[in-house]
Amino acid sequence: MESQDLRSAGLKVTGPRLKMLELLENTHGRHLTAEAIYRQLIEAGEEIGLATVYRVLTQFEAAGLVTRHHFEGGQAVFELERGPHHDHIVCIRCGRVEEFYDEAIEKRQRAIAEKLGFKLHDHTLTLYGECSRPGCQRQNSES
Amino acid sequence: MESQDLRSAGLKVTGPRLKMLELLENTHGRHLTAEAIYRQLIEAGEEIGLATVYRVLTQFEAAGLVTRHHFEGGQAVFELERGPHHDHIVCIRCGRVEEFYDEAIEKRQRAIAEKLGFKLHDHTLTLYGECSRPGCQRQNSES
DNA sequence: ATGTATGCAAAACATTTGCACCTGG
DNA sequence: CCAGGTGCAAATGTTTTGCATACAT
Repeated sequence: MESQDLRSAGLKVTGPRLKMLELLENTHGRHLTAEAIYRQLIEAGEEIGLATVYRVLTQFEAAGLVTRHHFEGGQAVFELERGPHHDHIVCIRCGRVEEFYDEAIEKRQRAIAEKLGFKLHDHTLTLYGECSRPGCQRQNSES
Repeated sequence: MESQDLRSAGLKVTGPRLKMLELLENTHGRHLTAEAIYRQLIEAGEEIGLATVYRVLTQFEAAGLVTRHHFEGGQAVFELERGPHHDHIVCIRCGRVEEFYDEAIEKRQRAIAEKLGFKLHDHTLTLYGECSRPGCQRQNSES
């Protein structure tokens, strides 16, 4: 149950937090902006403030529950942390995001960091391209 | 001569543009924020506005003269485009940026994009870690 | 109860834009 | 001369913060 995730993160179990977790959970494979989360909750009849969405997302990030990505464009997108590390490929037309993992790349990264004398903590890899989906068309907002 | 770079980019040769190009050129291996460029030019006695710095950087980017990166943290950093593609490794303590290129990684990226049905346009890869420089200490601003 | 969370409005940032004036070719 | 460039101030878009109230435990 999600309440437990919150508990173990040292966060009180409150309506906004549960609703946000639920939304992120039900938005499989989706990467949402704070604004999108806010709008969807409002449309669903919830009472929540945009500031709270940002605050909670930051807390979730600190707790390792979500990851914040800065793809192109001003807004950050948030993704529920479900399982192992992966990188992203983003369609520059429709904005769709897919995930992938490639051990060969990971290995090369570790080798490169070591060669350059860095203790590797983290990395971001994002590919940008055009996907081949039939319905792929320029679209911006989430409903 | 830098004037020529501007000319062939369809941009008039003006003071601000030349000064900015110079600064970027003399800042070898450096990745500067718009604000940092602005401050350095002001300190150097130049008369320039922050808005102009942003405008010119955008034009430079469109002309392929500079690249804009969104490393962690709010501000974008700009780097003079000198030669071939490369990726970055950033020290999370001192902010130092090093560049690298790895053909194996590039190759895997192309393969991944193809497998997922994307026509690859671009990518960003940034490693974050701690460098082993003697003087590596938390520092934020450029002088 | 009591320390945390929340909503709202205002603040803080980074970046962009409108506009009157200046300048390179 | 004149289209394009510039500085300044104001606008924008996103994220953060202050504060009084509301809620979880």
